[in-house]
Amino acid sequence: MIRVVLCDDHPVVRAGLAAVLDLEDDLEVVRQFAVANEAVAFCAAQAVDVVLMDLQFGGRVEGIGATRRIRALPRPPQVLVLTTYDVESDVLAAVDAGAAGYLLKDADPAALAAGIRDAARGETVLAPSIAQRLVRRTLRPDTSLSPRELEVLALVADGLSNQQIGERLFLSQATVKSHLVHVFGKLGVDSRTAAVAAARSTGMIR
Amino acid sequence: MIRVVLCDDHPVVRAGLAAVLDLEDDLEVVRQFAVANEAVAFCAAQAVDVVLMDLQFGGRVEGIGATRRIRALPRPPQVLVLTTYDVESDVLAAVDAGAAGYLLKDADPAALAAGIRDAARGETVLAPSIAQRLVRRTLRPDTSLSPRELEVLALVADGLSNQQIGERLFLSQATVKSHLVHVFGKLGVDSRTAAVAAARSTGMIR
DNA sequence: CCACCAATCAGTCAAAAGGTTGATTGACGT
DNA sequence: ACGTCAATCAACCTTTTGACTGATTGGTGG
Repeated sequence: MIRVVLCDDHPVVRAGLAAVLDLEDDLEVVRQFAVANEAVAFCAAQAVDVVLMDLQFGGRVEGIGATRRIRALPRPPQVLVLTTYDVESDVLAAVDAGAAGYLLKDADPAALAAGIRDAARGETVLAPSIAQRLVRRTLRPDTSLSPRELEVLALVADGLSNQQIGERLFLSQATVKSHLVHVFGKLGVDSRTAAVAAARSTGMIR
Repeated sequence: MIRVVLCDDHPVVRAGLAAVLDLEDDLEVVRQFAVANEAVAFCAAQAVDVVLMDLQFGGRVEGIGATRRIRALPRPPQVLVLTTYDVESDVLAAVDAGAAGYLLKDADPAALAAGIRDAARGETVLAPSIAQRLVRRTLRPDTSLSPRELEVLALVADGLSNQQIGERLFLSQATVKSHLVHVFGKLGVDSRTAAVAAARSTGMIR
């Protein structure tokens, strides 16, 4: 029996996942959490095989941090990130944080259950659309931004200043600037707006 | 008994909604659909009180069209749009198509059930965050940019500096800045990147 | 162990961007 | 004829951004 913990701030999604997974004989949803921190605490105290983790919690992407903390536990459960959209920066950040995989919420129940079983065995499981993009990405090592650089760039695209980005990511402006300088170099531009335009045209950011 | 039809391409979301709504004594989920067209056909043949309609179906926003066709039926059911993100243009389009309301998927079950009952009575129901933004919006009557302002903004979105924009449009930087200051005021932002983000989110620029 | 690199931050400097005020011109409608 | 407004520009000033230099930490791979 694979012991599964759900972590998602949408009550509807939690109920849906639980309903879908309860149909599987070998999967058991032992607990559900709406707050990432509580899930981390639970995993520290109980034996859990797989955590289904949402990335966005009311706008904030605290799922990444929670994933990192879960993977830092002794005998950590596998973390399977489950989100609505496949933003590239989020995928890389999640994998970097130790996630075993990354699935989209529009996966059908069978694929979801299969993904959980794969993750429980320690295999890496990625949604097909994500796997395809990762492959294309690795073939182009030159323009590849680091996870952090992409994260910063995405916030620039949302119109945030360096100061605001620093606050959002708990960084100094110096570090934000540093990341942006590297981004500019890799993309061959010399301003934030040009970087956003370039990244958008190549599909790096939506 | 309020007869409810679910229409969402996410199996998980459908299951979650059904599970949540089944707990309400006065609500009955009579059918679920993954495809908008099938839901329209069902509503044409059966008595339905409220349709919970997702907007995005695998990237496409066919929910708007389905809402319009449902509302064009004789004795049409109320349509309650249920989506993940509150994109302003989607809200306006949904209301224009005849939707009775617009809720976010992170609504808690009680609010969801209440919204369905309100919609069944023919009342307009909006998620609080959406209502708030609509009010702010109507208080700011001057969101329309002049042709020249739009032209400048489009070049900003392409990553050009004020100097480059001036050269392109045969203007001095002073004039470019002047246009941008007006754009910032109308959009309620204070930087070029934020202006681009805002204009993009409302569909002013591609 | 060492090289390399991502990520973090500091300090300094020059350039770009943004805020404010004020002015001129030419349409457009009443 | 008059007011209104888009469009144009100038001058001044503050804030933000970007360029450069350099340093530390932690992890990965040979």
